Amino acid sequence: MTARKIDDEQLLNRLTNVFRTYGYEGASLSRLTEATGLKRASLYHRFPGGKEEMASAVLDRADKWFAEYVLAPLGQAGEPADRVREMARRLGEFYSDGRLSCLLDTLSLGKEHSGFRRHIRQSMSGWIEVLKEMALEAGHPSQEAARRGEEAVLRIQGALVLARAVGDARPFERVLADLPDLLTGETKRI
Amino acid sequence: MTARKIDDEQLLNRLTNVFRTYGYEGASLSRLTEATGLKRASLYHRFPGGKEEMASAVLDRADKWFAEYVLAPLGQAGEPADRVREMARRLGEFYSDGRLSCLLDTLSLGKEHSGFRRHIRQSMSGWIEVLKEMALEAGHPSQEAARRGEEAVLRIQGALVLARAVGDARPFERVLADLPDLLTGETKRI
DNA sequence: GTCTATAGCTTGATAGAC
DNA sequence: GTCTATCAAGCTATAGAC
Repeated sequence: MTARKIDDEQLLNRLTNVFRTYGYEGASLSRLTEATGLKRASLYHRFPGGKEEMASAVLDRADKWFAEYVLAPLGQAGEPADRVREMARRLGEFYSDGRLSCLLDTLSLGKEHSGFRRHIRQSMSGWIEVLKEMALEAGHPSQEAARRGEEAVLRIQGALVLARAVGDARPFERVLADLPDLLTGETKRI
Repeated sequence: MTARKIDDEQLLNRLTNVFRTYGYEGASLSRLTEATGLKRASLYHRFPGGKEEMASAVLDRADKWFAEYVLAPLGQAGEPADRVREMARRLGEFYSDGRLSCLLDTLSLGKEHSGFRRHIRQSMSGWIEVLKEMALEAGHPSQEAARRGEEAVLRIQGALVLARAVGDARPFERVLADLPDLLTGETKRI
């Protein structure tokens, strides 16, 4: 037994960056080995299921981090708008202020890697659901709360696509700044 | 000289579908030959520059179609809101009611195929600009018009990502329905 | 203009030494 | 646990027949 060159956390971080930058097909073993510093065979030792298992692990990890860090403020004490503001701040971190793409976006390309298509679907639906709960708590009727939750995720994803395609992260920052009003504000004003 | 098995228009259509479904790296020559019915060598005869030239041609074609068909109603006669409504209808066609992704999104993955990164950037900026002009014409001050144009593209892209990831195209339809109000409406209500 | 055949490289994955 | 070496299959691209 040789000592680990890199711990699970850092390893998953590096893998995540490759998958969210290149998508599933673009995340070649070469790029993954280069990003992690581990040779092919070592990666297969840590992930016997190969690339698909790496992608799944990366998704799991992102889900966990998202729930336990990014969305966590929503369930804490304080004014709804303040909680959303803190979530928005953490969203900014998570996406490196718009410089990084979303795994749920980049891994959803292609017709099927059936393994994690369901995973992606559930993660994004769950995300929308959590934001809907926030809007509900802020006093919006069910249907309106659902619309707002969906709208929030939609705008975040759209802003990330814009940031990637145009290379301008300002729309993403604007979207984050508007989140408190979108989810908890009284009017439909945006 | 043998007769063409497929004309340029249909050929580009088929290629487009592959690129917008799989992205650049995922659009393998195998998939491209299967989708077009042309063998590798024949594709290289039509596009001597190979895959990169195919992607460029596909982008050019999409730009042209977008300007001459989808966005065309904006420059015609009639009420601004009506013109936007017609554009929205054609956007629905263009994206097959949310079932197809946007080339500007799927081809922007990865760190650089420097060839068309600039192209993508310009296409999306141009699109935003055209929508801004519409908002200007509808009476909005410059800065507000710019925000609305950007917001419109952002929401369309976000809705397409949602449609792909969750498999639900209803948000996309809602976004299209809201476009007239977003671009030409008097209030900021959404 | 399309085809078959092939070149040479890269891919995802495995065997076995240390 | 990591490594080198290797595999078959895939990839992009080209040569040359018809």
